[in-house]
Amino acid sequence: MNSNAEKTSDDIVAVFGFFNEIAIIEQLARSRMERTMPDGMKMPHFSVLNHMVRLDKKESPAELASAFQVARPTMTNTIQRLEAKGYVTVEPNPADGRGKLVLITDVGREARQAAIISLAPLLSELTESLGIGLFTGVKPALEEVRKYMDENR
Amino acid sequence: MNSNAEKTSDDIVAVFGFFNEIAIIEQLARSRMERTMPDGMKMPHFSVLNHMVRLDKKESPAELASAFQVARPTMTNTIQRLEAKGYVTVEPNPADGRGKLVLITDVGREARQAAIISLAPLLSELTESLGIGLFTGVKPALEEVRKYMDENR
DNA sequence: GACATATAGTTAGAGATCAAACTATATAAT
DNA sequence: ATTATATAGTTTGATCTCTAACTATATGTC
Repeated sequence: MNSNAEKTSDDIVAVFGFFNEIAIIEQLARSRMERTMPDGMKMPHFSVLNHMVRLDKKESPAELASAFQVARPTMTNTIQRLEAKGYVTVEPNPADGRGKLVLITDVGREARQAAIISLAPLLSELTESLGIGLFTGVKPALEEVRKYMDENR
Repeated sequence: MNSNAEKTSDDIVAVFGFFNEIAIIEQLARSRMERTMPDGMKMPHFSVLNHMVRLDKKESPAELASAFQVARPTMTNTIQRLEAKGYVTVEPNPADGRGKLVLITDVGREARQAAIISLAPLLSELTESLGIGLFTGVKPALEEVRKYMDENR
């Protein structure tokens, strides 16, 4: 009679379980990686350095905040800490008196490279123990969920 | 010649991409759910209430910290906030002078139920838009990764 | 051109999280 | 029994994160 209601309820439990699993993995992975990387490098810092190396251009704090889906003050904090370590430089945007432009330094590139090297053993161990297929296999599904949630925020 | 080295490097990139996707989904899901739940309920609070309803017994702060893989002071903080809202009671452990026991209250059960009800539309929408198979399909792989990282912490 | 609105970035205040250090009690070793 | 070690929980101090409020500059409207 209420099989539809039961089905919906089961689905909700399943989806919630999915997000729960996601949250636990995120916590374990981040904590492990942050313990591994040298010089107290944190994931947000590493992510931003990584992003700037890949794009290799000056970006505004607003663009960076948008790229990482974090609030503006969060990115202000991240940039200030990166700047304090000499990993980035911040200069005024000549085309917009309100804006700034952030640029990675050579020291920042070195710190990023050192972090990557430090993470390699950990990540290699994971693929060797669990098989790379486990990770590549779920990637499309994760991307689909991420894209949907990103668009329907 | 160095195809092994290249393969390893590719694997590392793939695994890192996997964790990156995980981190973004976690952030989007948590932020969305916390905006949805009433009375400023946060995920850690909801998770603990949920856990206590399912197990339905008194547990020590240490057991709860271990169950959620968080540091002890983190659980101290969570319990104190739940207690301040009247969602749990904390009493000394009669069998161990150092210990305490945490128990959910009726008010806590109601708050948990209200949170579940508030989340239902969001989670239903996800299954209807993306299909339940997307979530159930990746669950085993996620569990395997989680278990491995949990055991090799 | 003057005024209203929007945007860039920061500051202030809050909560979650962690590691390290601390107190109190329990257990083990001798 | 005394002493050493281990465990339960909290406090302290730090970082990351957010929302709300603020300053400064840009843009759009009249």
